[in-house]
Amino acid sequence: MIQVSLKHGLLGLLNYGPMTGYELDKVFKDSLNFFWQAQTSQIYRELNAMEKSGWLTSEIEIQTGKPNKKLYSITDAGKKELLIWLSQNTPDEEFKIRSGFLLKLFFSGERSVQESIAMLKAFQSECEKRVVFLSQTDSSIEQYGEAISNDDNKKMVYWSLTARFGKAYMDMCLDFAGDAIKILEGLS
Amino acid sequence: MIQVSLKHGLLGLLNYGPMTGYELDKVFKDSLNFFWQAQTSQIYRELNAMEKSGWLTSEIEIQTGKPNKKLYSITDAGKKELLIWLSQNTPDEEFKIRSGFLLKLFFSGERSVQESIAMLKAFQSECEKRVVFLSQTDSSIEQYGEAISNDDNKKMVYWSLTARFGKAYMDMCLDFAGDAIKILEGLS
DNA sequence: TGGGTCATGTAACCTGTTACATGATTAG
DNA sequence: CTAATCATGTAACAGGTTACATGACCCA
Repeated sequence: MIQVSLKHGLLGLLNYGPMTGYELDKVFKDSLNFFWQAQTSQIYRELNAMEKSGWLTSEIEIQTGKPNKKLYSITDAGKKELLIWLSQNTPDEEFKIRSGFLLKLFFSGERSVQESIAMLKAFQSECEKRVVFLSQTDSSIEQYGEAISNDDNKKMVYWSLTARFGKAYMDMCLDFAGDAIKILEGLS
Repeated sequence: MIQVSLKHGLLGLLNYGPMTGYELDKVFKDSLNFFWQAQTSQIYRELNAMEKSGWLTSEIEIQTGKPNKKLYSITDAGKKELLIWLSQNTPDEEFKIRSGFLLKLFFSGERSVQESIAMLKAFQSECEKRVVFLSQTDSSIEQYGEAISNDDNKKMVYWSLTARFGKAYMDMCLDFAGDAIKILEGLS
């Protein structure tokens, strides 16, 4: 059973073109970070592992004045792996939430109502921050879309869809937090 | 920096009363599974670690005909830890999505539109399954709430809130999937 | 007699997190 | 002169997943 993971995210990005670990880190954090997170160190480690698996090749680009670059390119085996991963529908596995926030909410009977309300308000403002971030992402997708050729518009549809999901999720969270705060304020 | 984790979920459940690993596993899967998942083996491992940390004590209950039970109880140190964890508001950390589904959607430009639609339909039916499951959970919360004393109604509010979140999330996902399918069908 | 429930786990592995390390260039 | 950016990682640890193991009882 193939586990879903960071590797396939990196594979997907490298499928767009060769990149260094450093660039991948930034692109990852700019585009996929909403639904998948990765530490810089983890990216470098996974790239090593993927090269060993034959999914990638690398070449060193010598620079003067700056550290040398290690440019990774996807191989045919890597492309194959990407497509296999894409074709695997495992809805049960790929549909998981892990939320410390909800875990705390569940056990909030153990503390004061005011503390719970405070947590919900912090959650709200975090959501609002993310709405701002997502709208930035969305406009950068559109800018990118205008700059590139027809063929890549196909990709753009899916990028927009993930952005749409993000927006819908944030709206839902904000509604939820608002309702929950009202309910809790009614208690005290 | 204390990491959010399974330990605190187990601590929260044991705060309601002593339980065995086996019982915890079931209660966990019945109540917290929507927003936190745990393997049986992981639960046993964490219980060991928590006992070593002094958060729990255990006593063996000898049974005839069945394997012996190991009954865990939360200690004062464990209760203290639970409250510390609850009081820590770290909205940035505790608000993460990791979704293989969205990761695949993002890279779906690499495959046919039909395959993407198929994935979205699988996602829809998975959502519908979970709606059924959540409504069962919700009614079992209410039954439990009617059976217990006034004081515990405080807990029930929070249990209902997490169930409400689940419902809202599922509705949002179903709406999203419906919209996305329409958009993709418009392409081909 | 075969599958489900009760009840415990171990071992190995994979993935994610945190802390640390280096060193040059450039912009304010 | 100081902070950010460019660019690479390693080591240690924490947490999650998979596969395997045991054995009795109960119900169809």
